[in-house]
Amino acid sequence: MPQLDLNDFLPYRLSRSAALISRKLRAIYRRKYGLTVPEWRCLAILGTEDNITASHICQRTDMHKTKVSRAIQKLARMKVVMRVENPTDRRSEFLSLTPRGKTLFNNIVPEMLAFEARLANALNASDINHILTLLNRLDKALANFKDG
Amino acid sequence: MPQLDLNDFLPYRLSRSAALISRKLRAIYRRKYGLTVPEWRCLAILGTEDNITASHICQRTDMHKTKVSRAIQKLARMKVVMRVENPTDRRSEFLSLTPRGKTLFNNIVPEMLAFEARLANALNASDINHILTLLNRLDKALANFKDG
DNA sequence: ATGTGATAGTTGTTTTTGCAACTATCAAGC
DNA sequence: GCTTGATAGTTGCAAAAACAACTATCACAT
Repeated sequence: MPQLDLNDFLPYRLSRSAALISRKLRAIYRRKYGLTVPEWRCLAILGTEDNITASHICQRTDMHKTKVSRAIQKLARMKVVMRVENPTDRRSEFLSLTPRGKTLFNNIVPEMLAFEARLANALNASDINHILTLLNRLDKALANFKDG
Repeated sequence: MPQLDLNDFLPYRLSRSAALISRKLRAIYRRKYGLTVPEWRCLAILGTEDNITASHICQRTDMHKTKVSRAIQKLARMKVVMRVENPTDRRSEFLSLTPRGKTLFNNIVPEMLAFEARLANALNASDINHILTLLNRLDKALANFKDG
């Protein structure tokens, strides 16, 4: 008889931990800045990489293009993101943060880093890097799986 | 100037990997058995623990009670889960799998284990256990965080 | 130039989710 | 017994997600 213990089942444990940590964090950018997760992610990418396309954000964040599309729409309405025509491919636009967007980004980042610092404090110092390394390996392994 | 690289930011990486692995798996129990993630989780718990309450499933899976409630409702409609009155507390019911539910469970488990085996194969043998250990530590650390 | 297939992004629709409010029951003190 | 506060589970509603279908543009072969 095959055995399955959900607590030792990686997909479950991973999504459980991810949901847990995400719940804690979400409160920060949601209540204080009115951002959803996809919006914060776009902001985070645009805060470090400038003049990129929406599809580039998709690649970097692994979010579906509809999610990114609507996130950017809202950020644009908030005057946080600006779009500039891409002359070499008029299907896409180059995205970047407005000054207001940069301010927003610079306000949020320290809070995120503070959270991470608390986390690093609560764990063994090297655990976080360790998890990141293993997640990297996991992602690479999964990339080779044929899609369901 | 504070720096934030999303790729080294644990909450992001965690949810990215979780989404990735979950997408791969979901296809199995969704397309073949018509189950959602919460439904599969309830099934998985009930496959190993019998005569438990919904709130017990909440504790074990960290899912919100509304999620569990609706999942159990559907599983009951599918004649996969049966409810038995709890004489000592009539607010709750004892849940267990029907024979049909047990069959379903026994069909899905090998597929989940096969998936895990492929994963174990793609990674270093001990990586999975390693991740599980670290996630445990992470969950414990997060449990002490005040909610946002 | 033109047709074909791919790609960038958007929109519409249906499912899920999350949250708050609700019912019913319980437990404990008075 | 009756109040009060907590707990188990459900429901309604609004926000968010998934999925498919769509427009517009591009790249490239004919």
